[in-house]
Amino acid sequence: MKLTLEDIGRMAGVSRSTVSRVINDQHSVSPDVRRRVQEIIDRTGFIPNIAARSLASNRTGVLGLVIPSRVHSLFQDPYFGMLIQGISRASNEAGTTLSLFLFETEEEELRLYPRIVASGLVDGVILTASRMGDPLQTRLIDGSIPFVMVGRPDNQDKVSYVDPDNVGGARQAAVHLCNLGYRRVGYVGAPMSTTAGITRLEGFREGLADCGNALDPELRADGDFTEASGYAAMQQLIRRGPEAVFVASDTMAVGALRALKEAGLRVPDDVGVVSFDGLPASENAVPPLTTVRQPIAETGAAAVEMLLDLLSGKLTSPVSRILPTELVVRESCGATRQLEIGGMPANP
Amino acid sequence: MKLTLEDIGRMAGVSRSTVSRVINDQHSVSPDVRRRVQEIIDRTGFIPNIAARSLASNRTGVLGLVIPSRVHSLFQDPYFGMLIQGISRASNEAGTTLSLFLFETEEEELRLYPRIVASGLVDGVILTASRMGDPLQTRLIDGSIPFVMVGRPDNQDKVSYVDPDNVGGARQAAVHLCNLGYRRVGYVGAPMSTTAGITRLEGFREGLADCGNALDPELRADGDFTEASGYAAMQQLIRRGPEAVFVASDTMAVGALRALKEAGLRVPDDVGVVSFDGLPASENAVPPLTTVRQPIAETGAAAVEMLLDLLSGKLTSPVSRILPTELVVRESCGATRQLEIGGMPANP
DNA sequence: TACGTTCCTGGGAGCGCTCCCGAGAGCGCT
DNA sequence: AGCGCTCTCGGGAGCGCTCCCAGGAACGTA
Repeated sequence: MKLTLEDIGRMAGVSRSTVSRVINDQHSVSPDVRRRVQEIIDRTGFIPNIAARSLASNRTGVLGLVIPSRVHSLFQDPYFGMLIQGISRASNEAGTTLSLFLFETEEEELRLYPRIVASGLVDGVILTASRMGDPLQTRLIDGSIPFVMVGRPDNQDKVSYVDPDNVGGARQAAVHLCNLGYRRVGYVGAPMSTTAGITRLEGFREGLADCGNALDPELRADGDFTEASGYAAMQQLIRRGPEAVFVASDTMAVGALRALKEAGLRVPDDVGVVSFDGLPASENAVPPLTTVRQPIAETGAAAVEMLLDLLSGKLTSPVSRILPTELVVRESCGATRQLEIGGMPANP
Repeated sequence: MKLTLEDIGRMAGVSRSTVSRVINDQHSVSPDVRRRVQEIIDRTGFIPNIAARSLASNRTGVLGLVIPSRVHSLFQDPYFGMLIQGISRASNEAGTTLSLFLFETEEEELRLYPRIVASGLVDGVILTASRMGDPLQTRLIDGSIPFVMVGRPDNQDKVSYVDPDNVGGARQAAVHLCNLGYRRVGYVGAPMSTTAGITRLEGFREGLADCGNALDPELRADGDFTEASGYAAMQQLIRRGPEAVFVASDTMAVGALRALKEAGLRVPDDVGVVSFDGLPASENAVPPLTTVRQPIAETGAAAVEMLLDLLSGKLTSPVSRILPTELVVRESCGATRQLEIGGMPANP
């Protein structure tokens, strides 16, 4: 038996308008009426019908999360799970609900996109960046629906977005390796079709430049975020004899470690390794990985906040928010070993 | 500028009722009228307003996916990502949209639950099993909303569910180890608060019994699905000197391998290992893991199908569907090595 | 020709809410 | 006492759709 505003009103001896005011927490309701109505609502467990509310008010209270991941393997990386968790938590706290749109092909993207925006299913959309030039991005810009991106958009001054400090983090990793004395530093990258791939390479280059070093093109190989691709890329680099490598994701770094071990090279004694992400896997790797930790769940939560600000009109022009990263020093870079040596009396 | 049925009708020279019939693919519309209307719909890209539709028809076209994961770490396991992907794909194909409800505490569960069922947000719910005795489960049974479970429910004859063949798979793993000649076979389990934990232990025990063997309580330690817990559990078992172990998840098995290596034990020469899940990580482990592959994405898709059948009234009484698992033999169990040895002339 | 039957179409009613306007009560001021 | 203001509350209108009923056209049959 479904209750309506009218029912509650009848039970409380007021009109549906007054009940609506109580539920939506509006002023101009006398304290005792409010109390009386609230009590009935609590007692009956009444929840207003969402469809009717959105039809009348043109708002749904639903946020859409769009992940245009054509790369199926992305989901093998815990990254998306953690991102979703952060977004979900923030959405729960805000009292909104989350709709998930996972696309696997561009055809699917374009086919389902109108349903999302035109049907009034969602108030706004969070789009995770997948690759450059995603048609969804331009459609959303042109469309009427508010949206924010996780990851750097193609067109930065038209879109609000939140992103970890990929450039700064990668730069810090590079400088760290330089400071440890490594000269021939290699790079296992993320796909250049993704903004993470571009920005991490950029930061890495800057870091090397800071130290008067530069990336030898021979010492670079890109993967696709999977363990297997990190393994393959590292195998390629090993032939060129790097002293250290920066790997653009933890998952790939685990693969890189496997390749190094297989080649009989010790980490960090023969080759130093620093990676990016700060996933639990980095801690459990052998040896534990020095990594640039990015705040994944916080990134998701920040995106939700930004979208809500956009919806409430608090935000008018596009903004961006870059979340800081943090270098977590463990064993794979050799820093801890060097410290130990440094702490002992130098041999003549 | 939002279009309505009325607008489309005016443009096509028909009434909104006829347009509605065309959109909902009902009979009793003459072919040429249908064509004329359809053409205008295509040209304008008209999408009917979902809120109005659900208000009038009492259906939303939205499926709810509820993951009552109080264990945050669950999301570090690729399992949920792959499950979500399977569910999302099936939902997209069916033309429904997916709403995601991730709960982190029981308080949150109970607070948000009424919103899901009473507000008319979703037509039905897919609930992933987390632990036994989840209050959500009994509420959903009592509630009016159709739902199916992924994983075995507490009350099997009241709830429709889909589950991999945990019992059969674990049993097969046990028999496999027995057949390879291992006698002292240990067990690294999943939490007994989860149905996976219970059923995999059950199957494992059955398998040992099939071979006239039994699980020594000393050779059992449970983890919580994380790599770290597998590592810790294995460390515990190592002191008891098992000849082989069955680990109830790939992620834990990776941790177990780490513990074995750290203890100077070779796999499979000193200790044989078989695990469960068939995640990509099992293939990339060193050595590659022999594992019981469960069809994760298919499980999700099957849940969607089942829910849709429930919604359409095709299903009246609770049903269950058990999806087959498959033993994938790699190196960690020693089977490949034994084959090699078996292929050579036996030494006197 | 008259009548029944089937097929197609239009429009009223209503889903449960929000928004807005206007009425009434209560108050302080002149 | 009279006026204007604020505060509180009720009810009409309408959001865009589906459902249902009724009416007209077209056809076949007696």
